[in-house]
Amino acid sequence: MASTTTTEPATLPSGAPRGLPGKRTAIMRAATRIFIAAGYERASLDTVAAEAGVSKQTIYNHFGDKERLFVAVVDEARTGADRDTELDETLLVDPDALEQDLLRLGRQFVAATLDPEVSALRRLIIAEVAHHPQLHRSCGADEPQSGPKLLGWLIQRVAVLTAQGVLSADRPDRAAAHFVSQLTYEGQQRSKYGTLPLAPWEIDEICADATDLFLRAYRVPPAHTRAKGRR
Amino acid sequence: MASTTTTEPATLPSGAPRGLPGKRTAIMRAATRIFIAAGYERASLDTVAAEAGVSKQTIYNHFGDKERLFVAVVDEARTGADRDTELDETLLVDPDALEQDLLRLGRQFVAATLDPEVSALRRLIIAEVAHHPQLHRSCGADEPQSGPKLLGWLIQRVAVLTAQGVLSADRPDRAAAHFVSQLTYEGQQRSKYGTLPLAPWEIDEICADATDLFLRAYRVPPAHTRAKGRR
Amino acid sequence: MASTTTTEPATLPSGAPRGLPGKRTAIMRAATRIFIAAGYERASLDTVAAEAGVSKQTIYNHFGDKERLFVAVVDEARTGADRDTELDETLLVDPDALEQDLLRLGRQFVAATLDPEVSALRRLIIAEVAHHPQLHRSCGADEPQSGPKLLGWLIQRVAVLTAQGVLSADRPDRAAAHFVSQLTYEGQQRSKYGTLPLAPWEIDEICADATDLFLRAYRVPPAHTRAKGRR
Amino acid sequence: MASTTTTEPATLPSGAPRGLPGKRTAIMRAATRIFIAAGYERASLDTVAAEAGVSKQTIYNHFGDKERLFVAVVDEARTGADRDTELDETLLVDPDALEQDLLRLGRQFVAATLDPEVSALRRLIIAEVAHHPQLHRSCGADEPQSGPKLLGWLIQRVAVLTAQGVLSADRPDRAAAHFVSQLTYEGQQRSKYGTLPLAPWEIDEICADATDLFLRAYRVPPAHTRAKGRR
DNA sequence: GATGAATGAGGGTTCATTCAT
DNA sequence: AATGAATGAACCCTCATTCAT
Repeated sequence: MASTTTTEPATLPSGAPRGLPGKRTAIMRAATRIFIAAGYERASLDTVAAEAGVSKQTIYNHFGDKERLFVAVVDEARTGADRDTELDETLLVDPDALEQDLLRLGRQFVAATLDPEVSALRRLIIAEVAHHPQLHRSCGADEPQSGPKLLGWLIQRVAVLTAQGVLSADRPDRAAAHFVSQLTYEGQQRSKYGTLPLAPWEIDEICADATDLFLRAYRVPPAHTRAKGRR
Repeated sequence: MASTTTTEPATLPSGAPRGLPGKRTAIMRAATRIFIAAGYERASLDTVAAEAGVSKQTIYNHFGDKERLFVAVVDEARTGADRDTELDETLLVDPDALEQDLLRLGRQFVAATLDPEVSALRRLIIAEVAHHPQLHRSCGADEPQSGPKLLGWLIQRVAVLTAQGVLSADRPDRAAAHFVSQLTYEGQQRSKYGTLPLAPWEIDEICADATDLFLRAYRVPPAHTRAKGRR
Repeated sequence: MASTTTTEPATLPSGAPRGLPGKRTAIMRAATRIFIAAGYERASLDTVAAEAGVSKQTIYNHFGDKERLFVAVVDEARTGADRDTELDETLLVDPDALEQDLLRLGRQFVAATLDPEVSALRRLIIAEVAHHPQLHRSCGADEPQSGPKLLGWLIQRVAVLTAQGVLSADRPDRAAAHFVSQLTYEGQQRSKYGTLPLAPWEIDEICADATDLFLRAYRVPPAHTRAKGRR
Repeated sequence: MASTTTTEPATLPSGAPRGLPGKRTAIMRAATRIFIAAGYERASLDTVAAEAGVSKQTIYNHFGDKERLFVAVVDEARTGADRDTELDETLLVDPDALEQDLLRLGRQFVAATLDPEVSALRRLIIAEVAHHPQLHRSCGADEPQSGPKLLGWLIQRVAVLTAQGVLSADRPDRAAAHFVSQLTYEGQQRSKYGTLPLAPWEIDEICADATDLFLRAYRVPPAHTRAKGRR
């Protein structure tokens, strides 16, 4: 990643695996930007080559054809996004701050999920999944930002809170999914799949709504009934 | 609509649709099929013209250009879908069949929403909304199948059941939306936005899950059994 | 010409020759404007029809095809231009004002010849004469503005001045042509065939140059001052 | 230039023009011929490609678009024409052969200027100058055949003859231009801008006329009146 | 005579892909 | 491995022209 746009990597470390790895990275970067901006069909490999500063044939040497380049781009974006997902480990640890923490978690999640680039990538995948079967693995539950990392952490927190008697989620995975899906769905619908920016108050509304649903469904009623729990 | 695809209207009955309307309808049908099958960019107006049995220029006479034809197709599909949505008025009337009715309603809804054509149309809209601003009105909350008609009816039922003391939805619109969004989201994710068929058991699982969430959040616990909890 | 753009010539005088002569005129006007602005090939009959406020087929009914419409336009423009040429009969009558009158005549002529519309028409004819043989009669010596009317008058004046002993043009037709051709040629070259406007000083220069040439060649030197030369 | 149109450069000598230059030249040649024959709009790049023996896209790789190809063709034709202009240095050196030399020079000049290809190119430039501003530099005084080369030489000869007392051109540039413009104008008008061939007697007439005008205006009266001169 | 709808041909331009170096 | 040049197919769109009313 250091010298991705270098046109003349004259003296690269002899340990480099093959050829010019910088070129490959440059192509990936350019392709990602252009596929996201234009869509699969509208994206032109001429443009990608120009933006990457390489010859068009170099793209073919590295990736074979447009479709494989596209799949590579999507795969990398997906794994990269999950890798880059940052967890706020301070949330959902204090039972008394449950509602506030859910709201804050929701806001972080919605913001990440509506990031223009992330949204564009999601639309791109949805657009092309029917035409490129290899995209199936990148489409759906494991998609960026709601990826295994964050979801896994959330499931675990729900389980802990349930064990603590604060929540009553007999199936923490489903409870966590309910929260996330409510946030995601509303965010996508309201922002037209990320093409319209949402005002802060709209994001707050979405989060409040999802939190309300989640707490209605899973919070152990406080005060005198706590001891009995729902189950 | 009777004989729209007639290629040879040589001796047509005087009552038959002639000239304009017939051709226009034929073009819309062909365009719908091809846009849905191929996507916006991959769809060729030559193909549309051939399939509609008209000259390419006729398409331009009627719609101006490819983009406007596309928007017309999407608009028609959207309004048509909502118009054709059938309501099962027998559901959600009997408080004792609440769970069963939610499951049945869910199954109908998921089936409608995962219909291949409906799904393809949804993917198409998501794919192109960023490139054709006119699609914004067809994208999102009012989309086919979760259109105003069904959702409005559901909201009203939730309100009635709340008034009857069966549910406790102080905001029936949100409660209804929660049910629908859970069904939709899970259906989309699991079927990869409608590109993978779901087995009946998967649909059942989705419906059971959404129903469980809804009832957890909104069912008024039977008074004397509160202490025992559900299930 | 009164009501050429009338779309509804409801009550036209019963003496009108055929049909709707207003339509024909409207078509001619629109076609003239568009052919001149765009050139023959770039001009579209759709545009002409729209601008004339008639159906495209009406153009075909009146003129047969694009080429005949074009020829009609050019013919009309040519004869119209010659008809509209205005002569300044006060010029070239006073032998003592010979130089001044030539300058003034030149300025009038150059201005007329460089009129944007006239220039565009000339370019149009030159452009198309090789492709439409019927244009030969509109191309060349008889072209607008240097048309028979003005040239004939000039020839006659030169003859009279020669008879008066002021000029020595044994062939008045050639002498007149020399003056006109010098003005025309320089005007065309400098203005790039009428596509660049000429500054007044440039026009003056052209006229002074042509007048100088003409007088050098044709003025009878005042008898007793011959030895001194001009100027 | 030897083997520019070679379609199969399979085993060409190592010194032969390969790849780029050959194709480019072939395209230019074909384009020149077709633009001249058909005009800008009527010329089809398909035809050019076919005639040049290259793919259509190759034209785009080399020239970008039709307009730039056109401008390149015109530029090349213009510079090429001036480069190829041949001067007859034996003319206008002998004061006693002045009239004969002017007639001969005129004939050469008129013949060159009415060459079908040169004329067609001129019409093409005039036709398109309003639509392609880049043509301005190729339109007008510097146009082919009356280009700087010949005109410069003529001016110099007129200056020399004036110094010799044979002519009285205080402004040799203007005197030369007068001769040339008279020839050009008459040639263009009579031949309908080169679309009608002129009979030899017509060319002679034009030359005699221009020579007569030039000598009337600029010859120092011979014999006993020479000393007095016009100036 | 006038219209609106329809046609078939064709044009410029762009694309993904390959060949020769 | 990398390049520049070249390809052939396709696409959107426009045009002059005709048919049916």
